[in-house]
Amino acid sequence: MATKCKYCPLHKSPLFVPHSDEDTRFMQRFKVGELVIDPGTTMLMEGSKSPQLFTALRGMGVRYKTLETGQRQVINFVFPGDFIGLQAAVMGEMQHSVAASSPMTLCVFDRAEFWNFFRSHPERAFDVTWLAAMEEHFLGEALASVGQRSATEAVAWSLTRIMLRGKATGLVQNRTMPLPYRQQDLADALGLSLVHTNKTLGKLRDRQLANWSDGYLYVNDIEELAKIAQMTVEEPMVRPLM
Amino acid sequence: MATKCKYCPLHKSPLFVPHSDEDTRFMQRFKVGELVIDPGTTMLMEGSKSPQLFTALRGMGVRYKTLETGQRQVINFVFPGDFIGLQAAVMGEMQHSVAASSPMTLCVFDRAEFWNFFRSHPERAFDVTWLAAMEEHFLGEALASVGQRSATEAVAWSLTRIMLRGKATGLVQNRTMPLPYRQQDLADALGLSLVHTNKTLGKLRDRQLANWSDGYLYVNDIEELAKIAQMTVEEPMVRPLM
DNA sequence: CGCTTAGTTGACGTTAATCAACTTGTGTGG
DNA sequence: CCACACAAGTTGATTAACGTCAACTAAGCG
Repeated sequence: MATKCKYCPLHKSPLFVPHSDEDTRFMQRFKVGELVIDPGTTMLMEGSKSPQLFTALRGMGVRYKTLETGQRQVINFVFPGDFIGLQAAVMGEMQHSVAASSPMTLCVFDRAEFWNFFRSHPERAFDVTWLAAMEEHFLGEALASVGQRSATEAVAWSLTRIMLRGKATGLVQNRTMPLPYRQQDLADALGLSLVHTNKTLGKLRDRQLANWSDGYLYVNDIEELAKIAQMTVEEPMVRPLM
Repeated sequence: MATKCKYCPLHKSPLFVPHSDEDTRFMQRFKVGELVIDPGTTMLMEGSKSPQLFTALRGMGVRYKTLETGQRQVINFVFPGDFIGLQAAVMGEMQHSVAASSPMTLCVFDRAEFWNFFRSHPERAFDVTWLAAMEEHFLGEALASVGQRSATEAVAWSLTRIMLRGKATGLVQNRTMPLPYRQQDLADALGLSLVHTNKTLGKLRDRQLANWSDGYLYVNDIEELAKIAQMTVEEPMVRPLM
């Protein structure tokens, strides 16, 4: 039984701009169903012209590109509240794939409605653009990480970002949050080898800065970790929810 | 004397979606002036809440972020037709800086009008979102380059992209186009040291694949260069012009 | 019980960073 | 018009970071 937008669990999170009743009704009309998928399932393929858009309701995933050589670049990590499939909606075709890393629940929207959506609700259209600009911002940060930071800095940067997002999404309890990725995913996100990523994680663990094991990430002092990462800790910006 | 949109030189390029007369009139109304700047001038600063949006009319520039350590990450290269300042317009604040690398002419738009723009012309609002999605796509590619490609591949990738964009913009004559950047800019874009970038460019030159010197890039066989870069050559997608 | 996936560790090799010196071209002020 | 400073590009020598290879452990699953 699909969750009604009215009872959407994400609305409770302070990370998202609150919906008016009218907003909620509108999104409800736009929503065509719910998709529940297992870890490892690909929900959108690079090159596909998916007729569907999603919002991640529960669970986590990865966006990634595959190069001709078979190498994989993880573009970013998908968290609850993320909007998925915008590229297919505006550009006609996905430029990356999206797969689940944990069990996921996704709200499904109909792409065919997207244009109506855009015309009839300019403030929501604006929100979509906001999300695209935010994504662009985030990718710029990631690029700076991969390009300019050392392995230790990059890993610390990643874990800090994840922890901040986790906090904002309400996933953190006792400085611990679920993190259902493989080390290979992080390695592919940072352009590092699996082995080097493993050793770097080990060092952070030894230094008591961050412990990611058995699917959980524990960070004792995020300020300390951020210092290693050469970054400043900022609360994630409040964002629109689709 | 500011160029009238009606006589915009970019309209001739097949890279851009043609404007209807109505589009042209509308953009003309939105345009508040023209900015001419020298190389080295910064037109938008990271963190600024610029009241202005731009479209690059002539000349080239760079978008970049500066890390706490002073390191610089070049996000991408700005070409004629690029829309500049979207982040400030939707998110309130620029997340990167933009500077001119050659003399540049920019169309200036008023940010205060942006919201009206969005409400009254949904198809143009859609175009803006399209551009943001395109930018996201491009940044994903760049991330994959920096993360997964070797120095030689990454440099070859960059030069290939630039050449393709140059062709589409009509900047190429005799397999040669102006490229007013410093090697340091390319190094900062690819996360490589200046010295290594220089040596890599030297190797490509020795192998007769690409010769970038004295502000001009010459590529004899772009397919060959693309092969080194482990990429497939595609014509750049036709894009909206703001 | 054997197979597979994820994580871990040590030894070794290679790429790319760093350091340093030098060239070339350009603009500036005496 | 020369001397000088300054920016950009080039090159060789050395070093450090990271990748690759390989072997092994532990957990889950049919």
